[in-house]
Amino acid sequence: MATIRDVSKLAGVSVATVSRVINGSGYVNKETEKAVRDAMKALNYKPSVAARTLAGKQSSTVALIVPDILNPFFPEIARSIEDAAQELGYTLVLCNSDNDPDKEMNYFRILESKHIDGIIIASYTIVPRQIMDLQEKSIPVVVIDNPLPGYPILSLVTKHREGARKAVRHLIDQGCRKIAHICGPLHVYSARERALGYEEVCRGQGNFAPSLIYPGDFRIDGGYEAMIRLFEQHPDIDGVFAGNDLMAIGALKALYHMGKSVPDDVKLIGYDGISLSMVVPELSTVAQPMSKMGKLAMNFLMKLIRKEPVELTIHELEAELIIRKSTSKPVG
Amino acid sequence: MATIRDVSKLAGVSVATVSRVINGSGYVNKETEKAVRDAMKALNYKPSVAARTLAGKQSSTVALIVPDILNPFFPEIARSIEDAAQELGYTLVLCNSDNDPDKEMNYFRILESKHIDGIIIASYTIVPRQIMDLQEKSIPVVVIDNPLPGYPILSLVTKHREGARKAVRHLIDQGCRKIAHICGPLHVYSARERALGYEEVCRGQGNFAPSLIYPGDFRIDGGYEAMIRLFEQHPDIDGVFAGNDLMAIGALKALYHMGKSVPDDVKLIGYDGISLSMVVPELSTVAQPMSKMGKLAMNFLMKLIRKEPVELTIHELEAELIIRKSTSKPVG
DNA sequence: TTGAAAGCGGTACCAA
DNA sequence: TTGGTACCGCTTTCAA
Repeated sequence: MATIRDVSKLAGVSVATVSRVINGSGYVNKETEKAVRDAMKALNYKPSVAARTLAGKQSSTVALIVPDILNPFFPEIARSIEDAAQELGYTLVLCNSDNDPDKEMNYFRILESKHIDGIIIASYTIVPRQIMDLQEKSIPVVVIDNPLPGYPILSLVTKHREGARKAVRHLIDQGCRKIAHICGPLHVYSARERALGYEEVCRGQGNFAPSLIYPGDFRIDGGYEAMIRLFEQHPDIDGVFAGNDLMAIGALKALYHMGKSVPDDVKLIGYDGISLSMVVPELSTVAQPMSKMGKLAMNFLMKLIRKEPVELTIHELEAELIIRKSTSKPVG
Repeated sequence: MATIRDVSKLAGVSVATVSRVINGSGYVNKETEKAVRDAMKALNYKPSVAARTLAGKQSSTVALIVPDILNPFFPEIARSIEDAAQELGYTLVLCNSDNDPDKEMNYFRILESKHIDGIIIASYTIVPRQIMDLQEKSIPVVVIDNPLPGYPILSLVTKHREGARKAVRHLIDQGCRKIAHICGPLHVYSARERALGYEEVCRGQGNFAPSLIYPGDFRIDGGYEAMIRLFEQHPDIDGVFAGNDLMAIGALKALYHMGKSVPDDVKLIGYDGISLSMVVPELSTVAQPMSKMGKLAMNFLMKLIRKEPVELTIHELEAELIIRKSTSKPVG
């Protein structure tokens, strides 16, 4: 592979000059520049990232740490981040942490030794201290879906509480009188917020009871189980707000097996916007703006990397109610 | 950050010695080694990957190029590759090519300048020349799901034809007499093979007709459309083999809307094994061993990187028939 | 068994 | 506007 020295020789200039034209730094004569560019082209020259990283420049690489790319929530984010990164000349390293703090720490070590320019992390388990450690080593970090209020940390979060309210109000608008909620693990911020949103709207209603909230695990089976249990206690439920789409799908299966018709007997809405309209009836949901979030995350990270001024705080995004078949009004 | 020189000073030895203990190369006195290790620990020393890459070692980074991580086929592969990479001390760069040859070429350039140690690529569009160019620059490559027979290229492929045969034979076993196939884009190897497998089994049957094969696009909507069209022509279809799970889901929705019951009126089977048992009835399918494939891909790549002997040919994996509700026999 | 020193391919400061 | 050159942190001969 051609090196900067090869280019400098061919162009009849010094390596310093070549470096200047590569980086667009300092003064370079038009003609000299042309000569250099020609030489680069002729030699099919590509600067060695390792060398420039070592010489103090950055690695043009950022990392995305997610709990598990298998969770259908994350590929969309990964994709949009990668697109944005690509456009900015960056490369994306993918890490799966399984929400395991040890694995996370391990990644931090590796990423640091690789001179990663910045990290985008989605984690329920991360604590402010870890983020700030990174920042003190001047590794910029953007946190996704886990706000850390009171710390100088940049995070991106969907307005879950408001999204949940939208979902429940929509059910009410569709005529539901007794609405249950299958919540996610309450030690997870997003699950908690959604449950709170549900409560805020329902607590006023006559039919509200704490036992209308049943814990799921954010997975299909948990949704199934929860739905069965809820109906045992409250056979007259006519609306269900599931804490995420996977649980909604589980609930849908349970309803199907119990012989309940959706949306006629029970209206059902999920959360996340990942359902790909796979199921019948198609699931209403509250969609998180995932691709916007990915793009934004990358843009914020870029600003941090470039040391442009950014507010190190929680940035909130709107969730969008998406109405499909599973909550439509009875035809009559 | 501590450097190798810091360590050498603290341990009272030369950098060469430190380097030897890091790499386990050359002779080092037991006690010296201990002193060095203590110093490394004391300083929390992490070797700079950029420096060692520059100095001729490798970057401990491999890349995965997929058409689109949003396609539910790929996260599973990505995950298993990342796991394997992680275990081997490697880091994974994720690239989305959209099957666009320009993007692919662009990635190749970038990855080369980053001294990536190897590439795993899933692409319908890749041609042998491109792979061999990389190999000639001594960048090892493993190709997934696209065999390139006759070239010195290592590829990993599921036995699609056989898998398709399994699917169709299963339908026949379940009593189907008129079986349709919704095929994928036939310029894609896997789609072609599956269609061939279908034909091989069905051609002998009395009811076979070329018009029982209808082209889809590997996506939900295409499956829906195809199912509708097929029934227009052949109202007596009682079995459907969809070329992938997404199209099967589309077909399922179409059947639902046409008032056909699955599996009573029509039995339906997909291909890939990605359906997550989301739908009702749960979809039978032919599962590709994706996580095995990812793991294997990484292991092969490792061997190539280490210049261990490996046969540069097509390696085939078995597909597994998974029987669920959508093809079960009528209860009577 | 250990150390000195020459790179690896860039960047950036200082002079010219 | 350009060139010379001292690093960046590590690996790897070659000698000692």
